[in-house]
Amino acid sequence: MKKKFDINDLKKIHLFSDLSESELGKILSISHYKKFSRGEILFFDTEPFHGFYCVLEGSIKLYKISTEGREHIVHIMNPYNTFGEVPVFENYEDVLNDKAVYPINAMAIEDDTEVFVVSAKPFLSYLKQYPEISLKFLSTLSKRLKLLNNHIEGLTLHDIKRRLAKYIIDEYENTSREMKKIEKTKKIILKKSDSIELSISKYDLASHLGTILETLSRTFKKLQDEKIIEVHGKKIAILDIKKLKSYSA
Amino acid sequence: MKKKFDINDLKKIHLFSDLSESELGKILSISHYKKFSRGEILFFDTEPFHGFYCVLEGSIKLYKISTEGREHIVHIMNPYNTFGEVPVFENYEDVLNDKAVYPINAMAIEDDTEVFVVSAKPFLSYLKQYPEISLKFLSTLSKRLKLLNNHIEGLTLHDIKRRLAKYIIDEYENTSREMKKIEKTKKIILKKSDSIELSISKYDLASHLGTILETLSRTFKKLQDEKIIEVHGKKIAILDIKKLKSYSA
DNA sequence: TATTACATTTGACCTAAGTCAAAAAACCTA
DNA sequence: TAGGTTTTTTGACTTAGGTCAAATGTAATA
Repeated sequence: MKKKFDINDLKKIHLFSDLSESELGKILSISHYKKFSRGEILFFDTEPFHGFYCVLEGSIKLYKISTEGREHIVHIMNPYNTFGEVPVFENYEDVLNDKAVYPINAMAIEDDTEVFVVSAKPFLSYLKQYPEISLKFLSTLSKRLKLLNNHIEGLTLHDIKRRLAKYIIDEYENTSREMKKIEKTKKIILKKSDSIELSISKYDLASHLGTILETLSRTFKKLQDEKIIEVHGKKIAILDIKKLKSYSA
Repeated sequence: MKKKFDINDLKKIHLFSDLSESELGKILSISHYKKFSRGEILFFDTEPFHGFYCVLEGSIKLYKISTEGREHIVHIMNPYNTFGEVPVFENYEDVLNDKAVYPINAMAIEDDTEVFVVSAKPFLSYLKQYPEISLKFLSTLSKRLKLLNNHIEGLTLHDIKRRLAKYIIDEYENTSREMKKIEKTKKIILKKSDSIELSISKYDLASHLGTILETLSRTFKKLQDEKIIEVHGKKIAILDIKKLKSYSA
C-alpha cells in the first residue's frame, strides 16, 4: 500500500521545480521518506538538526509551548511546502559540527502525513555546486518572513474578532484561488460557494490565532450574532462578506 | 562636515564582507547615501519599493501601526545591519515591474542616522552574476526568521515581566559579547559592570515588548520591588542576575 | 442502541494589561 | 536658573480575554 517516493514527488515541490532530472536524482539520493499518524511528533525544538522537510501529504503544525503548557501554532504546513530550512543557513559551521538544533516543535495533525527529509550536510555541499537553487530558498524564506510579519501584526495590533475575520477571509480567498487554478487546467467551471471548510481543528485554530478554545468559540458566536457568518461544525458559511472584510482590513 | 560614503563603509556590512574591491565598487555604483534626523520616516509600508537599506550610523525602528494608532516595533536596526531585503526576493517580477512595496514602516530614532540604499533592480542582475552573495542573504534572512520566531514566542506565551526580563538579559549579554570583542582586538581589559544602558526610549521599548509605556513602567517597578534590578533613567543595574535569568528562561 | 471518547459550548469568575487623566521628573535651551 | 517641552510615573478605573468546571454535542465503536 505504501506510496512509492520518487522523482515525480520532488517535482511538485516549488523549491525544486526548476531542477533537471539528474539534479532531482541527486536530491533524492540524500533524502529519506517518512510517514506519520495524527499527533506524532516529527521533531521537538532543541532536538539535534538533521535536515529540512518537504510535505507530500497531510499537514503539520509548527508550534512553541510555554512552561505552563500553553501552545502557539506559528505555521501550518501543507503539501509541497518545505520547513525546517532555517538551521541550514543560519550557521553552516553548526550544521557541519552537529551543533544545530530545530528551532520549533513539529507535529502531524492528520493521519497518513507523508514527508521527506533532505539531509543537511550533503545538501550544503550540493548547494555550493548549484547556486541557482539558493534564489528559490531566498524567495521561500522571504515569503515566510512576510507571513511572520503579518502574524505579529495581528497578534499585537488586532483583537481576536479581527484575527478570526482575517483568517476566514484568507481561507476563503485561498480556496477561490485554488478553484480558479483547477478551472483553468481542467477547463471546467466550479460552483462558487460562499463558505469555507476549516482544515484544522478548532483547538488548533485557537492556538494559531493566539487564544484558547473557549474564547474562539465565543468569538465565532459574536460573528454569528452579527449575522456575518454561520457556523456548522467545520463549515463556515459567509453571510456578509463585506462586513467580514471590513473587520479583517 | 558630511561624512564621505565609500568602499570602507561597505566593507563593514556583514552582507558584503567577502566581496572583492571591484565587486564592492559595483555595489557602490548602484547605491546612494541618505541621512535622517530623529523621527524622520525612511519609508511607510505600502510605499513603492526601490531598494534595501544598510545602516551606517544611528538606529532605525521597523514598526507596524494599527488603525487605532497603536504602534508595534518589530525590529530595531543598528549600524551594519541591513533591512528591507524581503521584497527583493519575494517576487522578482514585482520588483522589475515596480509593483513591489515596502512591507513595514521605518523611522530613524536617532539624530544623524546614516544609511545607504542599494537599488533593487540593478542589484537583482548583479545577484545573478555573483551567486555566492545569496548565501550571505540566506544566512541574514534565516537569522531574522529565528528572531521573529522568538519574538512571537514571547508575545504569545510570556507575560510582560518575562518579556522585559528577557530583553534586559539579551542586552546584557550583547554588551558583554561586544566588550569581549573589543578586549580581543585592542588587547585591553574592560571593567565589567552589572548594568546596561537602554539604547532606545522607554516608549519604544514598550512598543517593542508589545505593551504600552504605563505598563512597562509598572513592570520595571515590580522587578525593582523584588530587588532584581534598579532603574536610574536609562541605566538598569542588575542586582540579582540569577533571578532575572530564571524569569527570562 | 448503548458506550465511550472527544470536541465544543456555556456560565461564573478572575486577572493582566489597557485607558484616561494628572502629577512628577528629567531634559533642554535661552 | 527659569521656563517650557518631553518623558516617565502614579492613580483610579475598565475590559478583553484567560481559567476552571460543568454541560452539551458529535462521532466512532462495540
